[in-house]
Amino acid sequence: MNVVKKLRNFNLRPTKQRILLAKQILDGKNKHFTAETIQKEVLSNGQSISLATIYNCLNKFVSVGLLKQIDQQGEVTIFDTNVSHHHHFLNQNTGELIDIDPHEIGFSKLPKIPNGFESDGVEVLIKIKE
Amino acid sequence: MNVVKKLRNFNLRPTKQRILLAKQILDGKNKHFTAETIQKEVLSNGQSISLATIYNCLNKFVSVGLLKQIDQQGEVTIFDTNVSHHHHFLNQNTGELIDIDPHEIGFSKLPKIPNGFESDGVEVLIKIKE
DNA sequence: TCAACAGGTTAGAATAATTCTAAACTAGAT
DNA sequence: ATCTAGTTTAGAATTATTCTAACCTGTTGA
Repeated sequence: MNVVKKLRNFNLRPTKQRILLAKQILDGKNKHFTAETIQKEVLSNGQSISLATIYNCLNKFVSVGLLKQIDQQGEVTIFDTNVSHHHHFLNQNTGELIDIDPHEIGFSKLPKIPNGFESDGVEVLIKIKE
Repeated sequence: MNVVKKLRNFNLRPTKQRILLAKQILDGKNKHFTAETIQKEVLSNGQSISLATIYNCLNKFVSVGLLKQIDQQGEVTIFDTNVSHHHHFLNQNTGELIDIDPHEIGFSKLPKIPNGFESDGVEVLIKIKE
């Protein structure tokens, strides 16, 4: 499907910048990226776009479901006095974290760790809302 | 165990500020907090400490294992073209994320969702290193 | 086809979390 | 008591992101 149609499907006006970004993003190569990396790619293609526009567009894309944003627990660093291995509930209404004892979670299946790597911990985040 | 001893156990010089923070943090009440919330608490107790010191101390505490820092995938927002539900490997050497198909992970046990809440998604992060 | 306008783009300022700098201080060893 | 390496600090610097306000451009309906 062409990019313009895709944008229209999501009720987004297919402006020059959105088309540019959509092409860059939905080419099947980029899976994870940041606003900065996208801008670099665009610039290195000889085209230009402002960072503010990239943020506007990507946030818009996320809000309509064309993109996902990798979960971050807000933009501040959260410290935890519980230094043992454990998991968390994330109260989406307040941003509050609640500990989950590791014994409360069991796995029946886990993926193969990529070649050359070893596991360094599994963290589960269960998002909850009222 | 008193706080001074605890600091010494971790090879940290028990300075006035570290003792102040350790008391505040390790009183069994605070579980999750930020630099700002700790400063507010300290100030409201009539004592004072600079934010820079709080960051210095907390980071030090984390580096010796007295505290944990809740995982964030760096400080930049990462977008993902895969909008379907899935999990991630986090390559700790590079910060790179790799998708995990949700069928690759199965649970044999999950915790009870707190009363009054409903689940809004489970996210698994498997940290890997070379 | 085209005017009008709602919505989109932009440079640069603003904001906010965190780190850096470099000068002053202090715990602990001598 | 003195020295020194490690700490603390105010304020500057940095970095990611959002805001502002002026300008621009798709789209709609005449």
